[in-house]
Amino acid sequence: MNELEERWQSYWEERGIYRYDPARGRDETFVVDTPPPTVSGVLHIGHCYSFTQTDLVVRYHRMRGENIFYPMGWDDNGLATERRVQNMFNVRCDPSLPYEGEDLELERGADGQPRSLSRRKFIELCDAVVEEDERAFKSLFERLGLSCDWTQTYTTVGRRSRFVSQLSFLHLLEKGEAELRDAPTMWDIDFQSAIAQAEVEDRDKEGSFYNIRFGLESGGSVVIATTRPELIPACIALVAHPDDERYRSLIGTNAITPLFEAPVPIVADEGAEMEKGTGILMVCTFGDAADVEWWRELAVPVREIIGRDGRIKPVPWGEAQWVSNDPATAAEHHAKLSGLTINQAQREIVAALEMAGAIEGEPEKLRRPVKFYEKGERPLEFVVTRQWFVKILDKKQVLLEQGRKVAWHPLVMQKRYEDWVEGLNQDWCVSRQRYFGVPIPVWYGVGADGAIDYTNVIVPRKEDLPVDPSAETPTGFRPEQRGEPGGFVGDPDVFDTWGTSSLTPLIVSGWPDDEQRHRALYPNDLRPQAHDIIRTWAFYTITRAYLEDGSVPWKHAAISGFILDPDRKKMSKSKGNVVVPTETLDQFGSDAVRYWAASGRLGWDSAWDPKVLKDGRRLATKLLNAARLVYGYEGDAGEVTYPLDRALIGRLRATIARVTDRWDAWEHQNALGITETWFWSDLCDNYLELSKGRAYRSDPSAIATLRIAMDVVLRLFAPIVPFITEEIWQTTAAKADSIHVASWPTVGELPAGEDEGCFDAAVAVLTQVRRAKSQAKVSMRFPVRHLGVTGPESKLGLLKLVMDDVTETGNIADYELIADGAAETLVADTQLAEPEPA
RNA sequence: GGGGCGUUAGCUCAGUUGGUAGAGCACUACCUCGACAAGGUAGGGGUCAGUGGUUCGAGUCCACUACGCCCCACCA
Repeated sequence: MNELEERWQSYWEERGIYRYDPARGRDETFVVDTPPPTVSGVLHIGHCYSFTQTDLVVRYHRMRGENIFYPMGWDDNGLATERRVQNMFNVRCDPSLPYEGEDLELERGADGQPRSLSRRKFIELCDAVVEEDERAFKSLFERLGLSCDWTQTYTTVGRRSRFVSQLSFLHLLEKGEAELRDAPTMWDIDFQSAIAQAEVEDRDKEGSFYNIRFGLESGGSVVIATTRPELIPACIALVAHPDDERYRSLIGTNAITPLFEAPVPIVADEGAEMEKGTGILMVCTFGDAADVEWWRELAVPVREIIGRDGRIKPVPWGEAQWVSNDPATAAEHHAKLSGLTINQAQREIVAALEMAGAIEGEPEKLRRPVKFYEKGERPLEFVVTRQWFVKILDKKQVLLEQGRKVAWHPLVMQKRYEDWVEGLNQDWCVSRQRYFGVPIPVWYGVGADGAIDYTNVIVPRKEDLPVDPSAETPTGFRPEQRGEPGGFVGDPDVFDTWGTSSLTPLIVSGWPDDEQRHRALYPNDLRPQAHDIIRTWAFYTITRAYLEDGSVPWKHAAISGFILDPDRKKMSKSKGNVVVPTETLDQFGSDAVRYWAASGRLGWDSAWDPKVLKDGRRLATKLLNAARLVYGYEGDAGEVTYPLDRALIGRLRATIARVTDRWDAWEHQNALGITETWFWSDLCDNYLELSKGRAYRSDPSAIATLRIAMDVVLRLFAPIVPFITEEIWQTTAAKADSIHVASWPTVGELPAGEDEGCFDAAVAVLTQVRRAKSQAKVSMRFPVRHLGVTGPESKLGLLKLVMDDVTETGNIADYELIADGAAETLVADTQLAEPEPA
């Protein structure tokens, strides 16, 4: 961090420039639901991009006089932290172990077998790592000049978040919106946790399409096509389309699975596509979501063979639902599969099927999309587990309506939200089989027989929240009753990380106890976030707000884009194309990085291009130099009377109006563009040059105009380049207070003045004089002996008003204005002084 | 398969309600002049993806096509 940045950063912090003022009313307060970054330790240039875009808006609103509530949160809750701790210390969590005590010190980078730790110790490590990461993030964000109120910082695993998360869940439970279900759920076999629809992504995977012959009870056989032959023991039915002539006669009869000799019904369903495969398919428990649907419709017992670890489970063929015409053979085949991974089992069963002659022809290779947990490495499986669900499927319509009450910027992002809501096909599974997170705050009764009674959900008293049911005892029980008949057990799971972060507006608002603060902060004004988490963070936040009290959580949602590498590929650590922000900040400075972020359109992905950073640095330098000139002139400001000065004020008026309009339209990139063009072209290239003569002579009109223009342009740039504008404002311009609490420029604060055309006339002539000098390869100060300007009477009249400035700037000795009724533009004939260069 | 977005100068992109194509970078030439060489001045460079339509007039509105990207669905 350079000296200037450091100096102003600590100045802002010491003066509390960005502090929220709880005494001011809701109507003048602008509340930001800041995205809590995942504190995974990887700082990304994309963080700089999106957080700066939010800060631009915040700074604009602050200068408009609003009371800003702009907190920072750290998303330390969840898998990313667990993974980091596991890798950093080479440890694993084993919740069955007792706490090792505070004294146990662990080394980083330990080798060998991972060491198992108690849940409490593991969480202590998570806390420590997270604290370190949060310091790194805070230092980056301060350096970027984010105008957060750091006294309002929260974490998603902190006590306050756990309280809000658990309380809100208890409300859902009371309303019947949360349910415990023992049902097939998407399951990641590596993380060994349930996964929600929003965390699933498709990836193309190579596979083989096998044609497998099933026997028929009525005699003969039928061939089905499948990519998952290992699920044959889990087959519960075959399905064909009711109109399919080939199979119509088989409907209602039983098929016999190969190897396992299990009778399965052949049923008709319009969901079966005649053209696909052989037109008849097997339903297993469970190959995919369609299997789950069919299994529900058929209402037959589950034959589940895949365990939570993704290996084939042993099952009792011949007993209960494991019906087989030849249980001994089935058990024999199953024994060979037991304990194998899915891939191993597939190879094994294909070999067995080939031996049995049940495979028709060669397997066909194909690529097809397979569902993965977005952070996972192996395909998801559907496994029957007991999970907590929040009912959302029955609320699609109202959630669409709630989404329409939010103003999305850019508007197309509303469509993204609606597409997601319309496509929902599962309720929200909120329980996760993880450790570092907010515990699900319930216990279950244990029956007299020692079995857990999941219908007997024991909830904590609200005044006891937050609770950890695996360590605390519910009211009315004694600790030694844990796990005993007639006693209780704690729910071992934690909430989906979104289950907590969907409540960020309530976490910061003091809900529900601090009613005054809550009313002052909720609903929020702005939710800034990236487009990839519309289906999670935005969706779940809208959902939770609706379920809690029917509210809409924010007025506006500003959706930022991603930073892609120069080849337009997503940056990722594994590809090694991540740009480290601290290096960029060192090289170009904070203002340049912010300039770059401001030049990107809201919602649009942008390729990483360091050239724009150079532009930003150039702007900062130019501002400083222009300010030195303007504030360096001696003399007092007077009335703005000179025509060129009045014209500049007129042009500034128009600029303020246009720039303000663009900020209000959430188009910071256009606000920047208009400001920049005006500053660079009107002010620096033309006015600063044209006004020099008068300004050096301390002409009161010129001095006034220059200072007014500079005061305005600095404030117009202040949200984008806060460091250099503050430096100039307080040092060069010697203003008393921070520019960031100065008022946003308005047309009304300017003196009278309008641009009737003399500015353009002066620039038109000056440009032609410059061109003549450039073509003659002489310096811009080279004297002009005589200038003849031909043009229409009206334009000559305007030009005449400012001709003193033009002759002085162009170093023109003598001039003549020649009226030509036929002409439309001003044409200058520049005669350079002797000796003319060769 | 459904939906969304994009295609403008070598590169990155502006082009608000339809009215003579813009900026920065890069390139060329010149200029150290009393803010600025992390600079200044001037200049070259585009049949606005294609086709058709509406209009006096289309980069801008409409339809279709091509290519690229994104989301969702399918996923036997």
